[in-house]
Amino acid sequence: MEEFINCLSKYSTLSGQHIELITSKAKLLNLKKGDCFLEVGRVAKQFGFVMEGVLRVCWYNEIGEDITRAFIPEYHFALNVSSFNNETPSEVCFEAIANCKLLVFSKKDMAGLANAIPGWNEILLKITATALTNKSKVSQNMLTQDATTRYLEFLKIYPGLANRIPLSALASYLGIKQSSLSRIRRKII
Amino acid sequence: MEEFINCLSKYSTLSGQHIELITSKAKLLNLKKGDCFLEVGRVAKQFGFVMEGVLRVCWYNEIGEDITRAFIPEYHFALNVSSFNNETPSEVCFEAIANCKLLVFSKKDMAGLANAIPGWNEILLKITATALTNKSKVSQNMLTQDATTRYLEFLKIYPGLANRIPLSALASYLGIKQSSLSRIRRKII
DNA sequence: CATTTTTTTTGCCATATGGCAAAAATTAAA
DNA sequence: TTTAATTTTTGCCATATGGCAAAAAAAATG
Repeated sequence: MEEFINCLSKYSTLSGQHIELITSKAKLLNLKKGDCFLEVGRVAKQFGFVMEGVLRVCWYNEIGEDITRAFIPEYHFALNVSSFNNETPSEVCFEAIANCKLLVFSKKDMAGLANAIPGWNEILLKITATALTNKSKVSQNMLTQDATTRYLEFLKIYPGLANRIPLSALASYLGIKQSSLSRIRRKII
Repeated sequence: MEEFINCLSKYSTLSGQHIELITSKAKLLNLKKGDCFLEVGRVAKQFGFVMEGVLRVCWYNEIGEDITRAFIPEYHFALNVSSFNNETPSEVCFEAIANCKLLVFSKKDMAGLANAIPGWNEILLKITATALTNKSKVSQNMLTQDATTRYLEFLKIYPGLANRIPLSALASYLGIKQSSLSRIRRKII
């Protein structure tokens, strides 16, 4: 819980009272490895925050390949922002790669917080804006740099994560074939 | 102006009164080819919307190459969301590729609209959320598909734009060298 | 343990894109 | 126009990554 409050506090100061309110609304959700937090075609009903485990955001491309678009490890938001806010069906799936514990808030909970906490929506906007800028930057790097550099960067940004996820998922996230990633790893060691 | 209201209306219904208010706040900004709407290191002070011309979002990478991260043609928002909302220095530059006319709103204007129009912040959140999801999707495609496919997709998404921008900017946007893009174009014709 | 099943690594060769530099074409300037 | 400056195309060869399939290793199962 503390970690969640920390993440929010980066964007605005929260009073003790507000923190209590937020805490009181949070529910704990357990996911087993392989479970989905959000399925393709569904509208996201919950705002999530990973306390334990890892999710991956994925989908099937035109030729049926399972592609990982993002990993969500501990202390990161698990949220399809456009599906949650615009109530549109999700094009991606949020799948637990390992057993997970999430803090979750329903839409109603979030509406309640928006009413009770002035500036709550601004916090959400700031978080989303930051995510967008970050995504732009990362995707730029992915496009510009070669696969080895992308892999090394991944190791740096998500220390230890590479050992907890299947090679195939990491390869598709990096935009290369699994066999190429395998060769890159060999080259590096 | 109408086009701007249309863009907003996709996310929420606006009353005639609100539309008038929005219209009354908008200022027109002219940029000459080469001018910057936002410079690297500056905090974004204005929310923009392109009425005429094209901007490109760009930066210099570690080895000094000028890289284009995005193009912003007519009827699109010109905004570094994280810089504007979080008041952080921009890492990118918004440069006019051609003479441009923008609608602009200051931070004060935007705050005024947020006070006067219930749900204004939700609109901004929805726009940002949509942009994030869209960016994720596009960047996924950029990573997964080969350069020829990316180029063809660019032509489809931004009809006519390719003829209005320098080849070098388009190549860096697509993540390839200008010479490669030149060869791809030849192959296609 | 022994046996399946799944995941990862390798080999061999094909293809896409890069690097560099010069030529050609286009655009701007005098 | 003619000349100069800028942008785009090409040639030649190097390197990175892909495709496919088999081997090896690791993990799951009985």
